[in-house]
Amino acid sequence: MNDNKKPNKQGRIREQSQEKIIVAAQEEFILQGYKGSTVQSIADRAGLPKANILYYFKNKENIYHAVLEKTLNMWDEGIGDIDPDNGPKVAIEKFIAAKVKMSFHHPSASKIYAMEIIQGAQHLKDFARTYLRQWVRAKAKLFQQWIDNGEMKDVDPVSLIFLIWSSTQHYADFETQILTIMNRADYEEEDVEAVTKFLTDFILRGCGLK
Amino acid sequence: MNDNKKPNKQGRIREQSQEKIIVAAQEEFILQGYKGSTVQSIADRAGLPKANILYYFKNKENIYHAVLEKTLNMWDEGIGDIDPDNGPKVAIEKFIAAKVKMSFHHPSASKIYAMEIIQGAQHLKDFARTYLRQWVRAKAKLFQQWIDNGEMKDVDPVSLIFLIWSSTQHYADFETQILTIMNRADYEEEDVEAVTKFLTDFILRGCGLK
DNA sequence: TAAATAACTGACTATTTGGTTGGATTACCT
DNA sequence: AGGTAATCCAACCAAATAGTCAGTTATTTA
Repeated sequence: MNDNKKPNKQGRIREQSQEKIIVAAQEEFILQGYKGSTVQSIADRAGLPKANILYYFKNKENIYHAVLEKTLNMWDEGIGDIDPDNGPKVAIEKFIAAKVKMSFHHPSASKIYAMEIIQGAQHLKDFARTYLRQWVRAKAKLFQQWIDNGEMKDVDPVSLIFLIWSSTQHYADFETQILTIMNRADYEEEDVEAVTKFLTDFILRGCGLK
Repeated sequence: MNDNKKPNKQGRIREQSQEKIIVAAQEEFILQGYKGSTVQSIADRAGLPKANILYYFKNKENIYHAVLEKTLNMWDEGIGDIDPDNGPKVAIEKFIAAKVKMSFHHPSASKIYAMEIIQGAQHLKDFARTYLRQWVRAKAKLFQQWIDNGEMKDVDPVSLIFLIWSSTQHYADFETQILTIMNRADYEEEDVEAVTKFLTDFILRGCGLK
């Protein structure tokens, strides 16, 4: 994700190994689930001996926590806070574009997150209860102001947020299904544009902004 | 799910037990994943001794297959085939209503399905490649005809289908997150109506049908 | 009611797996 | 170069778990 320009001192190897492990673990957790991923399988995928994995992460659960943390960081970097300054049209356009980009470029993050939520958000209860709830309320308020000002149609802001989330994340979480249905091996860059355009047009129209 | 009016003969107990086991297993698989669900935990949830579970299902994988099969049956019962006779507006209305109803009334089915797909559809590859792909193509064709006839706006039919799927299923798969954000304990019947209304209005508008 | 069949269950086993340990090896600094 | 701390790793162990089995109880049928 980042670089390799860290001071050539202690800790460099540590960071590299941890990163390798997290990436391997993420893939493994998606494919096999938490319990189904063995420390050995993560080690194999990372190209390290098992004991080495446990040397960098005290135990399996810590690996999972590290994966989750990385996922959440990516989440709120990539989500690109809704921009309140240029009216609802620009805000929605930017938001959709950011989320679609995330879904196509980092589907793994979205998948890990989705699995957590489906399984009852056992590790993310606090995140949802505090951070997420506040986020949604703040953004809903923003939309409501635009509605009250007559700048967009009167739609329920919270439902709108859910719709944007779901329709964009779908391309990450259900990647396999979508590719199978379209009889394709991989997404291509033009898919990102096409989907962004479709969703932007469609949703803006739904909001009475087009 | 169904009844207890089966002939009072051999096989009745078998059916009841199997049903109990499948329901328990479904819940367990959602919460703990396949590998994380132990036969013992399924047994406890079903209120039966472990050996009894293995008596009705040869092994754990068979239990999972039974759960998946039940899920798929529910899927194509509940999806309510798109009705081609009354134009796009009615078709979309009915389709959305059916899917929202499914999501709120049978979230477990949707969750099991979602987990399978996220994990790479390892048991559903064939289903997607044959059944699902044909379904989407047939429905897309239908929408395209309506578009060609000028009965609805020119939007990409496949993208539209994905949007309807994702926005409706979201309420099942992300149940936990939605409830947490809205600070609620459970869905209520009026939520079904509200969501149906929101999505129907919004999507019809997106299709230029309102 | 008696035989036959289905349902049930506790106890056991082979295997898998998370985690430990202790010592070898390598990287880093002065 | 030499010393020190970080890294690496094979072998090991205890706990957990899927599946078996042999024997018991309940139900159906003739």
